[in-house]
Amino acid sequence: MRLVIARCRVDYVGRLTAHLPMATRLLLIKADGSVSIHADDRAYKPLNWMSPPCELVEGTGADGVLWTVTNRSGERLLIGIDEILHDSSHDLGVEPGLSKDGVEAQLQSLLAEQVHTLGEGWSLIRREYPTAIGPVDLLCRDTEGLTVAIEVKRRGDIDGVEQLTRYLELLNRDELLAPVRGVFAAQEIRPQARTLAADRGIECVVVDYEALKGTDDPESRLF
Amino acid sequence: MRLVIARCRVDYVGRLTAHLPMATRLLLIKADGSVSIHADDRAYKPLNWMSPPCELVEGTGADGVLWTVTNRSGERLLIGIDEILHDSSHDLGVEPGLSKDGVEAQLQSLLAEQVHTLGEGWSLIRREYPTAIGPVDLLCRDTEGLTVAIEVKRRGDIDGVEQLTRYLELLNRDELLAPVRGVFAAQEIRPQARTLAADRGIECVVVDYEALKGTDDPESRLF
DNA sequence: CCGTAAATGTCGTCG
DNA sequence: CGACGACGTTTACGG
Repeated sequence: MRLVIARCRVDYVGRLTAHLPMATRLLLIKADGSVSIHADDRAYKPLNWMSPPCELVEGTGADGVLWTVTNRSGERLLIGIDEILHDSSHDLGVEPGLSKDGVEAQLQSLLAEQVHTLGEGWSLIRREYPTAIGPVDLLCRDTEGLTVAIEVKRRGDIDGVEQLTRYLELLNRDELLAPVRGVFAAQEIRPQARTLAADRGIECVVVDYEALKGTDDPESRLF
Repeated sequence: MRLVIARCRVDYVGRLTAHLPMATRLLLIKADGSVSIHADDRAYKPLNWMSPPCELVEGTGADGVLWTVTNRSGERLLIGIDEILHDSSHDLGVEPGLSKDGVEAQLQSLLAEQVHTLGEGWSLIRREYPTAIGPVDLLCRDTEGLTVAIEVKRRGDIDGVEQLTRYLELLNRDELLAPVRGVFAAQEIRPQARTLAADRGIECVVVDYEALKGTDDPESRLF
């Protein structure tokens, strides 16, 4: 990883064109080949960047030092350097990697194992049930043999209700499945999503991730 | 802006929980208060971060140096530091700011000027036709005097079809306009969006940005 | 490699 | 402050 603090101006020509006038910025060059140009704000997002795979060529033009970064799509990042104030390289070694907990995939997995928390006596038909417009998170059968489509979200927003609505529309055309009703399951459901769901006849269920995880815990299973 | 290269381990507790075992990484502390932890890959995205507004407290715990970053939502980023390999601060001064030249606004403008590329003999009623739920990109009249609502996107995704569907629902309630049909125009239309559009009776048109621009080009207008 | 959905999305703008 | 849409979205995952 190379860290450069430099007075520079930048032009990006690619999916859009963008320009940065001369100023002092951080140029971050990573081992994966990516280049990003940071100001002292905007959280972690750079002003400009080039994602890997790409190539950085340090050249000298009429106006002085010019770095040219290109990728295979022909996008270009041109960095004209006026003055370098700092330049250091560092070997970071191997990154062991990030472990995450609490994402939608886990929630879906836990609910698949414990569909009874959504409805008494329900059984799982399958996870990621395929349709023409994408997979339904969970497809279940209730005690009366009726089909239930379940959309799982970490945070239940209006988009999720729309998504489930589309699935229901399609599934209800399948004579073998119809009538199919919908359940919107999330750790938190926004009021607007709840309203829309009610309007569409979709049931909302707030799920307790910690409780599901607790029940799923191997320790607990012993009892 | 402060740049620290350090052997560290990190825990994030917030919208999810995440953990990074001990390794060497870049800690980037910006003047806006943000903290981000970068490995030597993943383009510009950090492994972990805290967006401003937040507060960084450098403390010493039982296990050595511990940096605690918190925000107002109670999210926490805990950075345990084993060894600092580099630590430098830099005054970047004022950032003049980025200027962008967008594509999708121009696409709409070009199509407004050249609605005939969407349908033979069509005429523009108006751009940004207002409705209760937002403006329709383009409203046109075809050769038979029927109304056409057009949604313009750079990339045609399923969301755009949903958006147009909502407009059509509203516009068709207006007796003076109804019946209104829909056209989904984009440089690229995703298969899923295409399927949904077909299902909704919405026509898809792939537009050639370069060709439109070429036709619009002042040089070309001379002839 | 393409297509799709998730994301600690982030970042504007507009009520 | 919250919603709504755009983003050079990026990123991970599955066929």
